[in-house]
Amino acid sequence: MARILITSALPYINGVKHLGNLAGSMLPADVYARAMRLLGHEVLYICATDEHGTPAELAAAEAGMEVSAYCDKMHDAQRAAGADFKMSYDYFGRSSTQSNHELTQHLAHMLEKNDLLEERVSEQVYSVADGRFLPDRYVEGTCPNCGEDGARGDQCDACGKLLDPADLIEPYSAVSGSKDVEIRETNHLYLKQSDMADRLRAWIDKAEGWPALAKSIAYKWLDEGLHDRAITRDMKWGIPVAYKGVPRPGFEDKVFYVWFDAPIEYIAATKDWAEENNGDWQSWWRTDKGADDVTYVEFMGKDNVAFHTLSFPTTLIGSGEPWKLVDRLKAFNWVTWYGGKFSTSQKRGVFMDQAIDLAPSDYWRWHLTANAPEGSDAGFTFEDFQARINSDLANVLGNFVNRITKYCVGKFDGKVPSGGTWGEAEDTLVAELATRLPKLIDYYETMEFRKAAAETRAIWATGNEYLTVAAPWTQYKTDIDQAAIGVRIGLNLVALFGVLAQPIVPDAADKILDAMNIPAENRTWNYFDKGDWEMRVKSILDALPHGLEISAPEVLFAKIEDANVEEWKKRFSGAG
RNA sequence: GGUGGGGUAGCUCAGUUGGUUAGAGCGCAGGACUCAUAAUCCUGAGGUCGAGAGUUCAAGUCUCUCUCCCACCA
Repeated sequence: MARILITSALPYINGVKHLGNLAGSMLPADVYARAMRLLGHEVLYICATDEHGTPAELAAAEAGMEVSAYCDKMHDAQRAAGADFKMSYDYFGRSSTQSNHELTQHLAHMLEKNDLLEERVSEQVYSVADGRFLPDRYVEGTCPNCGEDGARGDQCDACGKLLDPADLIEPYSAVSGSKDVEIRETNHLYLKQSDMADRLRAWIDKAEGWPALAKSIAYKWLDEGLHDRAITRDMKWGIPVAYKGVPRPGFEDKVFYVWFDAPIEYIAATKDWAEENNGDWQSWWRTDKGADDVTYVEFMGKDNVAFHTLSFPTTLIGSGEPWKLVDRLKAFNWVTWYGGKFSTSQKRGVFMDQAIDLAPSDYWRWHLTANAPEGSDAGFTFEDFQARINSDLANVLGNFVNRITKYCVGKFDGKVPSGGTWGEAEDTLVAELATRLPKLIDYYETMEFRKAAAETRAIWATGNEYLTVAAPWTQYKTDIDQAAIGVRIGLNLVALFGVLAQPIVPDAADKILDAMNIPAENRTWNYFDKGDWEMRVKSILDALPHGLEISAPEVLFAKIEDANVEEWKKRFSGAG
């Protein structure tokens, strides 16, 4: 048994997340967490809302709310959406909590103590009308390169030219539209990442379990020379630049940069979890307090890789304290929406709260796992969604459960029958499962989610194949006893399929296992150390007590009709 | 512009260290079955593996050039 700490990249607070966000970190982390729990590992799955930064302030202003009230509301909305999708978080925290304030300030203090922080003065655009400094991308104006209006301070979308806000002709605030802007000097704390390059490289050299992409991104940044980064910002909403309640002189109106405090929330959320659940957070995060045997696995979108492989480790290593660092990470690409991008700001695509009204969470979990954006972007269309759900869930799994349980209820009084002689059909089935089950477990352990789903489906299909050969309905006409073995093994397959379905489609799995009257303690993947796979499979196929009463569950997966697809496409016509 | 990923059957994708007739699911065609959500099972037709050149006894799998898509970075 291992101890596995799992974090999902923190969903940003400015709205309920879309399916791409779900598929790119929270869902795979959840599937992985569930699988690892089933294998008997001690798992702690932490997630939280990322609440600081300018976009949160602006979203709150747009909603006509105080930032903190807005964050309260959106945190609750995201918590509810997560619950709807059956996220099995051990804790769903908030980056705005007191614990994160304290830990962020503590780590900044330690960095300073280790001579890794430095105050520097820079020039930034200040909007008099808004009464605030503007981040580069919130300054707009005419592009000095192509003359296009609406170029942002960091880049012109029209010609792609990278800009400095000071270069813009007739700059104005994107927040208010005011042209009353000026360049002002401001001082910030800079993290001297350049001084950390050697230590980071040594750590990355030793890292195993990172995808090639993650390593190459990290090395590239190192090779180009790490830039020192400002870790404070001129704004009000965020974690004050203070230590033990005393503001840093000259930083009274500044806060830490959102990207500095957000990953620290992984730890702070664990502290909050420990506080509320009588747990021990240090045994997960401090290698001097028992965390050295923890495997820490991070899930994120590709855009987050650099922050997780360099920025956050810089903070932790630079503190000089024995913090647990990431062991394995899994990065995802984007789910695209009819060829384009999902967009929170442009409201393009399907959002979690809408999706749950269209179809049960299991449907989304299955499709987004089987079609996970591993390796490259994955396109989402309602047509693909319909095809996959109807085929995999309704036809292969749902129909299998339905056909054999109904037959048992109809012909065998709803009880697991005894009798019958083991034959070739059973041998074939055992051989196939003995090959597929270890592969499935391996795919979960290596976090290959598409393959895990495909293997799960293939295992479900063996049930239908077996029934075709065993054909208890044919046997029944001449030899009821021989029909019994087909039914008995079929029912045991139902139980197995339910057990295996749990990580991806937990609701349906529960319905199946309830119908089979399987007690909770027998729903695990407790397959280890029980002889070779052939022996294990044989015991799995005769696990249900003979005579046990079972029932035929209601239709597990209603099909998605063409009319549904048409209606959804119309409703979400932002498509294309 | 730099870096990385991708371009494999109609569609979505697998293809370890180069090695027998390039695989899966969906879709399609034919057949079987009738317990079942008109579900299932079997069989089959579909690919000069983006283009070109090279290395090799042998390349989807290595090298180079070109091209298209995507992401990240500057």
